[in-house]
This record gives sequence, C-alpha cells and structure tokens, in this order.
Amino acid sequence: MANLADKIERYLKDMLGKTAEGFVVLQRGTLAHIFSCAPSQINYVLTTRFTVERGYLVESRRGGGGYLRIVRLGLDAEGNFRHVMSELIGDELTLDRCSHIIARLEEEEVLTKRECALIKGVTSEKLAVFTPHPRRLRAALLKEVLTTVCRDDLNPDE
Amino acid sequence: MANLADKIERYLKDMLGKTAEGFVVLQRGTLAHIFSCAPSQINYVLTTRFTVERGYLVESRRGGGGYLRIVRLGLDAEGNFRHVMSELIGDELTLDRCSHIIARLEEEEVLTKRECALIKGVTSEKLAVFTPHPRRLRAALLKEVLTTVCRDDLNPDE
DNA sequence: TTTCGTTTGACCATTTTTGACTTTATGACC
DNA sequence: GGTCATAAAGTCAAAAATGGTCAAACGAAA
Repeated sequence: MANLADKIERYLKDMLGKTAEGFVVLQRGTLAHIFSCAPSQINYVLTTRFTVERGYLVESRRGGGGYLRIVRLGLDAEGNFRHVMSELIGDELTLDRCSHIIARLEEEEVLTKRECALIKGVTSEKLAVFTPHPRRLRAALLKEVLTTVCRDDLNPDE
Repeated sequence: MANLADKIERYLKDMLGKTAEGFVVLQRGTLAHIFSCAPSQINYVLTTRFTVERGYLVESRRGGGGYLRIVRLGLDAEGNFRHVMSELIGDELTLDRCSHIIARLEEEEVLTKRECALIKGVTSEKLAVFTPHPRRLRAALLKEVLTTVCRDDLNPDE
C-alpha cells in the first residue's frame, strides 16, 4: 500500500531488524533523498511512528556531521516488563495509547496477532456505553491482560 | 434488479469470495468512481450490508493513503456459531455462565488456554468496580470476543 | 399517499505531504 | 578566540488526500 510515511517506517524497521546492535544511525537528508521527499517528512515519520510509547527512542544532532539515531527499546527481559508497562498505562488509558501499547506487545511477540485482536476488541471505544470512565476501565483491562500473560502456568516454554 | 447499493454489495462480496485472505482493502473514492456515485453511497452500503450481524467487519483510515478494509466473519461448520453464541449470551451474563462458556470454548478448541485465561481476566467480578451493570458489560465483552475469533483474516486457513 | 429504503451533496475530521523559515554544529580564516 | 560560510536537523502551518456524517431529496412499493 502506498503512502510514503508507511514505506519509510517499514524501511527503518527493516534496518532495525537486521542490525544486532538495536539501533541505526543515518542522515535525514540522505533518507529524504532515497525516498524523494521533503526532509521534514522524515520528522513526521519519526514523531508519529517511532515514539517512546511505541518502543523507540530517537536522538539526533544538527550541523555538520549531523545524524539521526533510532534506538529500539526492547521490553526488558522476563518479568519486569509488566511493571514497565503498568507505569506506561497508569490509571487511565486512551484508546490511542492503548492501541500503541498493544501494537508494541505484538511486535515484541509478547502477544500473538489473535490475542491482540481480542484485546483490541475488548478495549474499544464501545466501553463508553457501559461506564462514564471508559479510560479507567480500559487501563484496568489492559493491566489485567498483562498480569495474565505473565502467569507462569501459561508459558510452558522452558 | 438494479439498484446501485445492491450492485456495490454484490461487487464487494464477489471480491471477498475470490480472496483467500478473508478480507479486501480498497479506497472509497475509487469505488465511488467505478460506480459513478457519491462517495457517501459507499458508506451507505457498508453500514446497511456489511454489519457484524451480517457477518462482516469494516475498518478504515482517513488521510493520505486512506483505505477501507472489509473483513469476512466466517461461520463454523455447524452453521452460525457466532449467532448461536449470541443467543446463548444475551444482554446480560453472570460470571458463572461466562466461565462455563469460556470453558466450553476451550474444550471446543475455539480458544487456546492462554486466550481463555486472558478473557477470564477481563470478564471477572472486578468489572463491578467500573459499572453498575457488570453483567451487561460482561456480555458485551464476550460477544466482542466471539466476533473476533470469527474473523477470517485471523484464522490461518487449514 | 404514505412509508421506507436509496441517493446525493454540503460540510466535517483525520492523516499525510510539502515548503518556508529557524536553530545548531563544524571548520576555515582572520 | 571571533566571525562567517556551510552543512546538517527542527518547527510549524498550509495544502492535499482521504474517509465520515447527516439531513434533505428521491422513488418504488405497500
């Protein structure tokens, strides 16, 4: 599917996937040239798709020898990610943030695609029909999910 | 035999019939152009003929690169599983009945053990903290789950 | 002739793309 | 050490590209 931002996102994630270091360094101008687009398009992609919420960190420098450095923040090894996520979730959770978190859990393979679909389904905007505080409920549901996927009895693998 | 809405409906269902993926993606504007009609006509067709009750799910995105994605909800061998389940669930659902249904879905291998655990987590008695009608919410959540597991785009076909 | 599903169009919302202008770093030259 | 040219990257708002909503007009069937 053709929209530039998505292609650039894919391109960068591919690079990140191929590198062992967990980060890539490149130049904005060069990338813009590769995709024949305005340099600010790159900023757009970075600010919409490589946010902390989605598990990325972007550092940069201007001037001669300037660069962009995109770091992938892995979920920390077994156990603690639940804590980290809980912090990220808080007491209230908008649909938008919820989607990002779920997407990240899928990318990190904490949840399967089907599980993600199930969870998206139960955290949708429809919650508002049942409570005046859908965001509180959403936060609670997602935390419950995290608690569940961490249960030892459900993760037979090693 | 010729009203526009019906033709568009047929066109889309043909497309869905031909694809193995269980979904089609297209653009509203393009489709409207093919049928030389107002773009909103497409929305009319989608909201009247591609509803969950009729076995479809529609997702969309606006803006550059926007699209419509129509997903088929498959029916299982014994006919309309989703429909049957909805009857079984109704508008309200006690924790007890909910547990039984989930257990049955696990036995039938409609849901994995992990998925069941997730769903039990989000349909627990804690719902009462957020709404005066936990049973209504529980019913809605479980229906949402059933709808999701029927999505043809999530079920690796074999 | 009333009703109800269909069709259209005017207006709204969201996401992407572009470009003009700004800020910061480096290095050469004085 | 200043000054300045050059080489990046950043910001922001306007424009473009989609899809969504809603109410009024239309028209076929009851």
